[in-house]
Amino acid sequence: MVTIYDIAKKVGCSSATVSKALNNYPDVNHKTRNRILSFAKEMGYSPNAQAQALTKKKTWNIGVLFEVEATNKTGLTHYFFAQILESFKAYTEEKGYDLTFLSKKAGNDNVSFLQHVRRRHFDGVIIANFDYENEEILELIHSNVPIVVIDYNYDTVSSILSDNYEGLKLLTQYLIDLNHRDIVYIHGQHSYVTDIRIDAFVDTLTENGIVATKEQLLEGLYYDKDVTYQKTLEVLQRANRPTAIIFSDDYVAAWGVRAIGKMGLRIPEDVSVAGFDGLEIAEMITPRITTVRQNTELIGIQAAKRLIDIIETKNHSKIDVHVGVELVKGKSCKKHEG
Amino acid sequence: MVTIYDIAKKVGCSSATVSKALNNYPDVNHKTRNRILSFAKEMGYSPNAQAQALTKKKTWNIGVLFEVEATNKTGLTHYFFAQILESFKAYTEEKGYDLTFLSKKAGNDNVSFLQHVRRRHFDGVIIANFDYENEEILELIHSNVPIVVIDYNYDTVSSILSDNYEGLKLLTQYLIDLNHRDIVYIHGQHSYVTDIRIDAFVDTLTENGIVATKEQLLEGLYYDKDVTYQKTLEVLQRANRPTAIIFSDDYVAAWGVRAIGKMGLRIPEDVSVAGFDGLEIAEMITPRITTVRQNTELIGIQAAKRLIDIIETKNHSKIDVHVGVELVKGKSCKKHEG
DNA sequence: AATATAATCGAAATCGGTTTCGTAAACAAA
DNA sequence: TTTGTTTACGAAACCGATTTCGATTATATT
Repeated sequence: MVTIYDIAKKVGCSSATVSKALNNYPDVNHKTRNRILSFAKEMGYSPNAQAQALTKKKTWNIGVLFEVEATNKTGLTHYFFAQILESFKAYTEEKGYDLTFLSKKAGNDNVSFLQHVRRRHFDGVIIANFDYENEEILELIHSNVPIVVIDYNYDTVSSILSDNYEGLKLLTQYLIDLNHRDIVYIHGQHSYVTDIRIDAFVDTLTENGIVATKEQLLEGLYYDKDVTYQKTLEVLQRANRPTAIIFSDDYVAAWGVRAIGKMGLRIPEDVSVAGFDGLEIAEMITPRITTVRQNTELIGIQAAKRLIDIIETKNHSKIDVHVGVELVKGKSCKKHEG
Repeated sequence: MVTIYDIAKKVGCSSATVSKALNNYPDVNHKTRNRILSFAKEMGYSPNAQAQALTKKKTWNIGVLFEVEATNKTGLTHYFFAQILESFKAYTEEKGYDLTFLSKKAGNDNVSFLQHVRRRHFDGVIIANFDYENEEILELIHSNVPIVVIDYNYDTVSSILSDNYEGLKLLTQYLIDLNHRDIVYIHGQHSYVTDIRIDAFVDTLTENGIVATKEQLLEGLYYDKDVTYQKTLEVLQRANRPTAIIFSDDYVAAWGVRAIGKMGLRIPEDVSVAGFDGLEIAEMITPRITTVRQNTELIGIQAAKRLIDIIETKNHSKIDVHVGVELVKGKSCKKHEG
């Protein structure tokens, strides 16, 4: 590996001058600079990121915490979060930052997430899709590390969220407009986002003069096909079967569709179905599932922008970004004739 | 940030002794070691990864090159490769390595992939899902960086591959056993893997006394629904429509299913359909698509093992790992009555 | 010609560790 | 007591950069 000392020797100057030439300092003569630059190129010089990080206090490295404990879909194979990360990655890379996954091992020893951040000196951290009340996450949240969170809301940390209230309101109103009264919402496990969605669901029913009952809310698990399958069967076997089901997300909705089919019921003739997220899967299965599209690209970009802003301005103040959602009508909902 | 110098001052010894204590050197007194360790803990010491990387010549960091140019499914949202990366990640993290995406930007300047590796001093690099003949990739391949490649085969680099020949042979034979003769294979763009699959397809036909014609092979694009949609329509509109279609992968197969439905044809009554990869999507759509499952988990693990082995033994010799595949029968293929 | 100013450059400290090698003290063997 | 071994520790060099500050030289000003 060629260093600035190697270049200095070739050029016949000091390493300080080489460094200055490479960093566009004004106090380097034109000729000297050119000699240095051409030698650097010729010798295949690459600055050592570790050495640079040691002096400048910047690693150009962002830590990524994309995991899941509660569901069977982990970080990268989680369709929704993978899209967000993809978009986040594109933006941060364009700005020169590298993305590194945060883990609980560093070399030979076990570390907490915060310790991992301290070791690697990440400039910032993006958190998504996590067990948000996990102790180690809270430790990170309460540290002085620049952080942006997706899909959750902490007191002091900037977050990026879809307008979940609007999303579930759109969906519910759509079904009500299709004359559905008996709508069941198999929602995901309780969380900041889930509770907002439930509120929107209940509020919208109420606004339309429908009294929401306990039976209309069923707790499932995001991205867990087995639990959803069970809950779906449970709902379908009720004496008074609902005319419409809203699933926690498109992934489980797709499996719900199968459960409904197994029961010999047709979609949307016998029961209307809706999902959430706007995954491609919703389009791929038959019938196409009506859903609420979350703008994953924008979420990723906004998260990246906010994080880089915190990093570069050192202004940690909490700024929340809300990203708009969109109702995507498939073929899974039909006017209820009652 | 607390350093070994801070600890040394508190303990009343030199930084050298602190370093030794923390690294289990034998020439440190029990008492001293304990004092140092407890102070380190109390003060919340975390070693500086950059400083360590500078002296030891090891970063505990692996570069990840998971991109795609040819298709519309990029790195992380590519269902198949996301699974592999997930498994690769789990294994490498367990071994203490962090994963960082390789990009073409580093801080403020544009760099080649190799330059990026040289800057960050990655211990090794994993390449998958790439435009494998890309010049910058070749530059990396021909460097002295520890590398493992997935789904491709270079002269000098270790690679992990599914047994693609076996896969397409299983699939083709299965269809032939179902009495299909006129099978069309809409394969992906040409590549090392594609060509092996095509060979298996043609060989299997031949072994069964079927003369393969040019019409039976159609070039599509992996994970590209539009191209596949077009190709599928093209095939279905032929005077002598094939009785079975093998798609390049499950993702496009799912869209092929839709195209077939649009034409008013039934699966599997009018035409049998098969995919490749063994994605969950194949299970989710109706009818379930017959496919060949690639063992993504094992591929990821094998890749991780091989790469870490190269890193830790410095033995770069090319070792190829072949991972077995499995025919997964869905509901999309039916005995042809002819 | 004397002085002021600007243009170049490098020595040295620093970032936070690791590791070699020399040495002093403690102990054992003679 | 002398010699020989361990044991325990630290000074200093090093990894590959950045950056301050002082010094030298060249140029401009009077």
